[in-house]
Amino acid sequence: MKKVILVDGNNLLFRSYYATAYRGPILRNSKGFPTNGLYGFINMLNKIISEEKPSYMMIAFDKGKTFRHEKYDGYKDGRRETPDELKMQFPVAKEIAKAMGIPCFEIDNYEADDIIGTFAKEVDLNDDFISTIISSDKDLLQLISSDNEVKLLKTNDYIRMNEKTFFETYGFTPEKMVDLKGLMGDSSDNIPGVKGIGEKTAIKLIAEYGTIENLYDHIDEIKGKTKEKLLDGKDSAFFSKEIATIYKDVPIDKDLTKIKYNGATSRLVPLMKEYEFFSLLKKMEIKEEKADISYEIVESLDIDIDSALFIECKSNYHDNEVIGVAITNKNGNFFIEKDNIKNLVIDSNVNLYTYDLKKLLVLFKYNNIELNNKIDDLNIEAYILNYPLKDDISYFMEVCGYSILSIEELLKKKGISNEEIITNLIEKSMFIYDNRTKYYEELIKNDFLSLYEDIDLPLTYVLSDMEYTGVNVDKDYLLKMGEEVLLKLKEKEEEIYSLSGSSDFNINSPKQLGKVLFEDLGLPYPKRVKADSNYSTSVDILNKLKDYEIVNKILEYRSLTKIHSNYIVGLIDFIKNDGRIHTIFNQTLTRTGRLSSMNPNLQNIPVREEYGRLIRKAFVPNNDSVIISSDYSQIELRVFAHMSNAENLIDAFKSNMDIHTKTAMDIYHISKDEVTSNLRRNAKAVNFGILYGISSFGLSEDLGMSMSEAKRFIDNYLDTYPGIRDYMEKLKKDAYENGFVKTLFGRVRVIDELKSNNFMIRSSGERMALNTPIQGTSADIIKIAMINVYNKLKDKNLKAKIIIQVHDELLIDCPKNEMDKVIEIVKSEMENACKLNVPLKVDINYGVNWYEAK
DNA sequence: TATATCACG
DNA sequence: ACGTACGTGATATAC
Repeated sequence: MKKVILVDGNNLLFRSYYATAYRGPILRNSKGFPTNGLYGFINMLNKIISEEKPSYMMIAFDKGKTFRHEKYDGYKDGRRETPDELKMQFPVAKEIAKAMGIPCFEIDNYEADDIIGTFAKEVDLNDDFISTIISSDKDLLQLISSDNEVKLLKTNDYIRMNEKTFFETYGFTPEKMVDLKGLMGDSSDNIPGVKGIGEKTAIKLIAEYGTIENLYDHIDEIKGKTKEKLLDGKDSAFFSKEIATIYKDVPIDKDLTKIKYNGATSRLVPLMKEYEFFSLLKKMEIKEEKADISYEIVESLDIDIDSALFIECKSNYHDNEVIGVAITNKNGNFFIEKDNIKNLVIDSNVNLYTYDLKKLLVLFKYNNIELNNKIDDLNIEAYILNYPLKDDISYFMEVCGYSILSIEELLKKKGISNEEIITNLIEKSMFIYDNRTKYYEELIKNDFLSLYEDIDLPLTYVLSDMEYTGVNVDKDYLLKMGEEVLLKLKEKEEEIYSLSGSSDFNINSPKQLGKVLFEDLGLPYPKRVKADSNYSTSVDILNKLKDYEIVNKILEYRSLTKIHSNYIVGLIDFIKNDGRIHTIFNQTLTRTGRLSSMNPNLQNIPVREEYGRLIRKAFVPNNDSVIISSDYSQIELRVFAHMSNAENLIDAFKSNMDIHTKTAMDIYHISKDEVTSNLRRNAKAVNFGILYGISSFGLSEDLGMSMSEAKRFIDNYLDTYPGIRDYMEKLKKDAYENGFVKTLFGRVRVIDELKSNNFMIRSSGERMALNTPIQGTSADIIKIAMINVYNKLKDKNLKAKIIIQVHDELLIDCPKNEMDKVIEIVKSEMENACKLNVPLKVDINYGVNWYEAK
């Protein structure tokens, strides 16, 4: 028996297009050609091929108006006009399908349905063949027979419908689908059906009478309203049945033996490249003839000309499992293995180029190699230039039109040879060498040079030192606290099970917990219930139900599990043999210019809740040293005051009072003594709101007031600080015009969301536009401060080390005998990192651990 | 692999 | 009228 796959090409492309189009800006290649539909389309075809392993296959497309509908001009009036951006993708979809080796069919005046119907009929007539029809359109279910099944696509999976499963679902045979449609109609296809007859009644009638013809022959057996409706809609019923019926005699060459699937043709590679589906191409394993890459494995190397260096290691680079270093220069390609990298002799006058300099520097430190060259980092250049970046160099190379595996993917493949690994590294160093000045020139052209040379590049050296140094952690303390947490956890667990009256559910499962709370125990859900969605059991929901004992216990349980899994077990796992934790700061990830920290994340160690805060006692200094914590006071609001140039707000800061108290005094026109904690809280909330791109809804949620109250409150704030309103309007206007926003130091964030047709997405874009200059400028400032602190400590030969950065705070591991000098340096360098219209203020504390440095 | 939750600024 | 605060990372469970 031969199996043939019949694909509804129109359906595939349509659903791929709309799956992403409503979210916002659609995917395009670098020439601006829309490719969002094509992406899903190709993905689906790949999936079909890998799941069905077809030897016969075809794909059908619509062409023009369908013959069977020609009597009915209103057909499809109910549908939206196909957007141009989707229309453009059809010819390409056909071209790609053909290049994938799948025969394509389209015939003037027929729809894809009809072509598939014609082939399905041929399958029925031919004893050697069976078929699987692929579409998400239920219309095609009428083609199900003993030889034809339908794979009905759902959002994330599919249902296979054959004669048996169809009957189980509908209670009648598949060819009666058209009778059903004749009665109930189909709004999406503009099939009218019989007015007043819905799905339920229609299914019942068809199950009983079989066809529309038979139904009207026995119309007298039917009583009441239904009979009236049927008689009124008789013409429409027959007409609807006719237009719902798929035509099965399209004049095409329907010889099944001719639609053999032979696999992808060589035409596919250039096509996929043209539309920039690099990741798909990689998955498709098309044998791509690569030019032979020659390189020399060397045991030592003198580098005395400009070169690209690319180092690679397995897993987390703090494990120092170096694979080797690939080097490319005008003499050729060289590879030096792990044990020999100490034999690299690098002339300090030559320019070096790499991708991810921080990794190179850290790994060289672990191997006792010091570099004093001018080194350019294509990763940082690309980040500043707003290229899309992910993971590592391989993604960026794909963006630039190369097809290459990441080291992770490469090592995952089994039976990979050493030679393949080396070739992979060499390809990367060749890429870096070939493009060594390209992005630097782009930096110059776009006015980013100072950002690169004065901030981000020097910062990489600071970060590499912080990571390499690591932070000393008291493992025994964590272990002891872990035991205590487990005991408390056990207690809470028992209390919760006892209060809930059952113990066969998992408290960590939001789904199970939601059911127990809001169904079994019948707690009132304090929010309108969204249909088809689970109950949320998040803190803001649970906080509204604090009258219930069990809810409090759950909140305590939650915070304890978090502490245990994230901060006890999680942190212990990252303590290396030197007793220290070496995080990785990602410098090229956030959209605003902030750093992020991972493996582990040291920027979200608990502080707000007292018990969680005890985790900070585990972060301890070296012997005879202290932890110094130095944090900017209200840096974002100060930056905002500067950028908006709102005089009253600037004065508020110059008054050197607590800013939220001062704000309360200003907006309520009251004296300091009259500011209650509640009024201060309100002022604080609106201050924060401003930073986030305020909305009356957000503020009302935060302060538990109505939206209109919140709106009045915001207006009042904006009247109190004149200049802010204009600043924000101007900022938004410029953002819409330019498509991006800038920080004070020229860092750019492109905001595509502003181009969205979707209100929600566009509003979100506006908030990003308002927030990014503030968050980004603050991030730039602390980066400058870090560089200056680092250099000053080095110049003065001090042993103190910056070890952690938490957005507005620096942690320093400082020998006790250096404390006075270090505090003076840190405070002064942070406060003078740049000159604003408001003073920058820094608070400094120290102690025997991070907890005490408060 | 995606979602819900929660830790931080 | 839409349904919302900005920026991250890690974990456990559900899919």
